[in-house]
Amino acid sequence: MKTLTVKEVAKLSGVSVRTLHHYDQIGLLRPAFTGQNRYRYYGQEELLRLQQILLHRELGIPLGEIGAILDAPGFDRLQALRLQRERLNEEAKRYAQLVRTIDRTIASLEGDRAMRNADLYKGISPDKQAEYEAWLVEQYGGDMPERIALSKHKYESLSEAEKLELNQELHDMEQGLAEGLRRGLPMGSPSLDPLLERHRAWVSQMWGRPCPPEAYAGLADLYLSHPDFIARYEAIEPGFAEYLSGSMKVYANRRA
Amino acid sequence: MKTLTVKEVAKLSGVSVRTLHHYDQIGLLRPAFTGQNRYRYYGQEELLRLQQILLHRELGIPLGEIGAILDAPGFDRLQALRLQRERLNEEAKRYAQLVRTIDRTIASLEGDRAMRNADLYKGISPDKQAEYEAWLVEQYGGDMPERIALSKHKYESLSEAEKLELNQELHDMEQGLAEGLRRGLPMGSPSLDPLLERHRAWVSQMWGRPCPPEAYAGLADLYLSHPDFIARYEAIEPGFAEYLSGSMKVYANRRA
DNA sequence: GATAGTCCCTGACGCTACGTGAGGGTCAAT
DNA sequence: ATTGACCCTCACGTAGCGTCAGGGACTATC
Repeated sequence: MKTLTVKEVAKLSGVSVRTLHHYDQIGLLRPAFTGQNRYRYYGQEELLRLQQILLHRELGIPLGEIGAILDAPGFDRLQALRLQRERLNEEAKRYAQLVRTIDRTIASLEGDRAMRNADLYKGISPDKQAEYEAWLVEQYGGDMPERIALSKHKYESLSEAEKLELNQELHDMEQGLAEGLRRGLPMGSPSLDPLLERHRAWVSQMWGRPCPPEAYAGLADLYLSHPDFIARYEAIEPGFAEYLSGSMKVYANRRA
Repeated sequence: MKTLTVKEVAKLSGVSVRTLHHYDQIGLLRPAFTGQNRYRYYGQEELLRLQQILLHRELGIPLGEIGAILDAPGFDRLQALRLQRERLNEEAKRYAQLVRTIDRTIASLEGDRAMRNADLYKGISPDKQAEYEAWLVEQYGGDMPERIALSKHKYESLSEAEKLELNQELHDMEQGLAEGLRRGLPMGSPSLDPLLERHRAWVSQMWGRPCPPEAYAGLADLYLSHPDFIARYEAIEPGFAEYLSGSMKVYANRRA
């Protein structure tokens, strides 16, 4: 069996020599044996263990834990792999989401001066529009409120399927809540929860990461903080802006 | 405009208070203003900058660089976003690959005692088979050589499409190289490069990360180090094992 | 066998991005 | 005025190495 020196192992595996030293020091990966010259010599087994280590490291598992896992007497590979798989999948999804998000943002920035005819937000007066959009793009470029407060540009940059889905979500929630308002339900009435739950899930989706209750409450604030949101919501039904924001907050509080 | 305290910002953004302190200290994110009580107060702008920071942080960009990027006078959002998008996409792909890899490994472990009739590796004698498989699963469980030396179990766990693709790749390369051997081409003759190039790309694919020349050379060694690989290759054409391994090494050397 | 070049070793300090108290003001409400 | 939940500033600790510094070891060549 061929024995490998640190540099050879390093090149093969892609880690640094220092890393091998480090792993030796903390007892995570010991060389197969050490020469009387104190050189470290690695064999196949060590290479394989190193691969396992690197695989785990990919998942952000601390080195100590990796050692524990690999050295556990009843180390259940299957179990471990399933866990890894799950974690990896989540990461991959998150990344994919972020990519889609960025795509939309890019499209919105590119089309900044292009399309001018969508009308998702009719409630906004034409002259305030410019200011509003500049504000959105400048300030929120690429993030949370930007995605929630989809301007018409951003909206136009979506695929048809996405537009449909988006409109349905928004429409469902808004109409449902407006109905609640008309029927005199108190703000945040539990019977409105399903709607808000779906809304929050949707925000999480758009956002690319979970939207905790606190953030959801913050979002409610944001809705009330900008006059154009208010305009939009008041157009649906008088008093709706406050009703919506209030409902979101009550809901968020119940979940906090 | 509402001002937010550290804790509020922390909850909204999901970072810790300490992180905010830290970002303040290194000048990455300063509060909108500080009260005479020394409290930090943040506004909308700061929230947005924080979001940008976190977005960049996701990509593993060091904080210092993030600051530089965000503060660059001609900070081209579009350019930056495109870069981010690319990086994210690569990461996502890598993760997806790793997931697929793990899936195969899981399938192979699960079906350990199940299917027994595939014949990708006919060259292996039946009694050595058990030992060989135990060796593969035990040692290589979930990593590089495991994926290259696909056992029949692993092979069976693939989708039909994947099987086809895999067989074609392997077959193409092996037949092409065998042809080279028959025609008396020297080991590593440049005319074989396209085949080896594809093979290396394929290994990278299966491996979930690039396979540098050094690793490819190591792989060549591995092929020669296990008698069963030799058996498999010798069955194709006498002397083919060494020819293959040698060609891989020469190729790798040229690329190093 | 002397010299050069390349590898190896062992400290040991530095770095990033915070976590985690310690010790002590502040604010809002009771 | 006291409680409880906030806020502050040091300041040291941690992980996972990077990066010299100082000094042997191995290989090859003259």
